[in-house]
Amino acid sequence: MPSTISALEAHIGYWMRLVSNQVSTAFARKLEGQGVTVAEWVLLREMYRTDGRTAPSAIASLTGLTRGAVSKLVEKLRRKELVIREESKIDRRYQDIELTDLAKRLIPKLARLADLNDDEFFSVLNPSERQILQKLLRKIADAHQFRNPPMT
Amino acid sequence: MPSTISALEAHIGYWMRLVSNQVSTAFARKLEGQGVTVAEWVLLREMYRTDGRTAPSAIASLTGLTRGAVSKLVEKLRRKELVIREESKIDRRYQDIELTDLAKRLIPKLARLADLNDDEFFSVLNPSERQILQKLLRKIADAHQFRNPPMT
DNA sequence: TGACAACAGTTTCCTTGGAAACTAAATACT
DNA sequence: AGTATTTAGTTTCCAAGGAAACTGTTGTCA
Repeated sequence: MPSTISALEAHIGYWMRLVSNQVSTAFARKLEGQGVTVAEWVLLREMYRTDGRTAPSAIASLTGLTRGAVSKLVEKLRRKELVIREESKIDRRYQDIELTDLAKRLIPKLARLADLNDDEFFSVLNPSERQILQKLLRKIADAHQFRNPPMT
Repeated sequence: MPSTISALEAHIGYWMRLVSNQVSTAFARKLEGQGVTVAEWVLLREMYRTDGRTAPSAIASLTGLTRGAVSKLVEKLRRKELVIREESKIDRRYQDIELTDLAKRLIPKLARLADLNDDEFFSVLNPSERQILQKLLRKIADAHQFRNPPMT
């Protein structure tokens, strides 16, 4: 019976997903308190990083989300007054999405929650273990050429 | 100004989700070839492990899915002729979900795909690295008392 | 210039799974 | 025994995001 199939717990992928999901859902809960979803945070952070105007299509390729998903997320952020949309003057197919001042004040707070969340879960490892873990994960990501995080 | 928020790549959680998502979606693609989704596989595997009849509520608590989700998944498996439902004789609130012979033949194949998938991603690490990685992940899971994988 | 290809963003449709209301059955309590 | 509570499973509603069709704009090339 179960001897013919290997135990679930033998798979590294199992442990990875277990931990990853818990970390993500805990973070989602923290963001919820600020009225923001994880996907929205990803957009905000990416826009903050590129520092200013960003086209939705650029966000899509940076995050791995589809253009359709980005379109909906931008609309939600707009309704929350975290971004403004502007049609590009140069090429009217494009939009410039710009962070509002509200967003610029909010993002550092959210970033602190991200730091806090990471700490909360990984501080059970000592610094050298943390470093090893990160190094191993990066090695896997590099070897397989993972580019952008599929957000789902 | 991005100096005020820490780099995304500094978070272990980021790398974890990146790797975890890729592993999961690659696995989903492999299962797709067999006409099964990841969630369905999780149910099948759990039922195989408990070897025989399993009540939906038991599956729910083993997998971390809600009873509603399990109800829908069981119905899909039934339509694929992988399980049969029977009302329990003892307590008519319960159901006995039983694997069909078709399922019993399929599950080892799916298990091989799971092995294959794990190998595909983690074979870039040497055996001792793999062991370390797994140990670190388990340490985190233990420390936080993760029980069942939230499946989403 | 005029037709057509390429591209950005939007919208529609579909699937997934959680939350919570709902049904039916069993149990507890008086 | 009879009502209230608990429990198993189902159903409905909702949000999220991918796929793909659709609109509008720009670029290409004959």
